[in-house]
Amino acid sequence: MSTHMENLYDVLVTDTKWLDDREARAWRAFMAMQNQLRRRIAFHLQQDSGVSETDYEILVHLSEAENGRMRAVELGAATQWEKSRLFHQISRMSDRGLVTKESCGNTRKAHVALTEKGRQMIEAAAPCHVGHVRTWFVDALTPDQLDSLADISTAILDGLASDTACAGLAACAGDDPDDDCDG
Amino acid sequence: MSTHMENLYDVLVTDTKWLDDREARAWRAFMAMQNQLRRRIAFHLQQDSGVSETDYEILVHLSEAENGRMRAVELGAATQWEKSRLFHQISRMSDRGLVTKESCGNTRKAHVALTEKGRQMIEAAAPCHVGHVRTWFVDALTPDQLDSLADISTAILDGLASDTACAGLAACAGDDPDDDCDG
DNA sequence: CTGGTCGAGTTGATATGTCAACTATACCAA
DNA sequence: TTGGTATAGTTGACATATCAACTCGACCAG
Repeated sequence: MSTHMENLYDVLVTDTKWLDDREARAWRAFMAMQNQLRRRIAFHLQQDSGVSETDYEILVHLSEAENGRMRAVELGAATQWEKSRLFHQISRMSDRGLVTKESCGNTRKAHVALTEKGRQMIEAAAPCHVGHVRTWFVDALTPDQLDSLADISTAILDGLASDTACAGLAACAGDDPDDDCDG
Repeated sequence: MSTHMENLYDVLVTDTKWLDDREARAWRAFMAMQNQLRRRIAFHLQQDSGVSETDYEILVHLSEAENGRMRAVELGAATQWEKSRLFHQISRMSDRGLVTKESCGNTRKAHVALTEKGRQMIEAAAPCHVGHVRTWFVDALTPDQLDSLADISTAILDGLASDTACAGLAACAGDDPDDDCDG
């Protein structure tokens, strides 16, 4: 085995740039915080208003849309979910009477609309959810930290967006509102 | 309806302290970042080394333990998972030959141990995972931002921990190492 | 020793998420 | 028009997460 081969071996197998203490501390704390914060907020949202985190996300987008109504593909773009996850979620919510699925004449466009019950659910859940976010997120941080976290988040998002090598990581795209069906 | 009643009504129904622009910006950016970062890293980890995010978490803890072996309850404490999630995950990994479940004589203690295959998996996956964390997390931030995020994370974690009103939000506790079975 | 409680471990039912395949429309180009 | 491609929508199989109930050893009080 030549010196050349040993160098190649080093490069391929042992030359990983591991995280130093500062980096590892940030990463581990961040991951732990993320997990626990999500779980806490989701748990209490469910307890207090009977709405899951995923229900809530759908309901929020619909309630902010005109007439509480959106095309499926727009919902997909807003949530960044895979289309089949969205489909199953909408089906379940439809079964529970929170939304309705409306297809549009002979075109293929699928619309999703809030029902009266769905609107009542989101209007009851929203103050509750905002309260939790305030308690465990906003109030835990100084105003400076809050701004700093927003900047950090957008920096990471920019990095993710600028990376093109991600075929296979699908989420609904959602251009083309192009909404001709009634109103 | 008296003025008194109207005030009460206001307090109960309309007096939610909604998020202002700064707060909403931070919260939304944070949530979006969280979702996308996790998804990206998990996706590429799976692609490059055939290990899911959850597999990885179990394997890391085991590989850092003495002899690649831990009590189930310790693993639960380390991961902060519910015990039945942990059980199912371990069962699946055991089916795939990554770990073994070892019960301890006639005592009730359950141990989980890395197999040779499991160790190979984690040793192949770790450099890959660290690379992704570096690319999309560490390198996207300045050193100051990294420290700031660590502080922010611990501040939020402290707030969560100091809140006692969370019966029902179960995760494995894990005191009492008390480990007498072989070694 | 006896009984009682506690918590680790296990189990299966159910809810949710992911994946690949498929259908049908929209759209473009020849 | 025709054909081809892209994408929205749908479906079912499978993987994973959550929940409630159960088993059984550990431990303590009497």
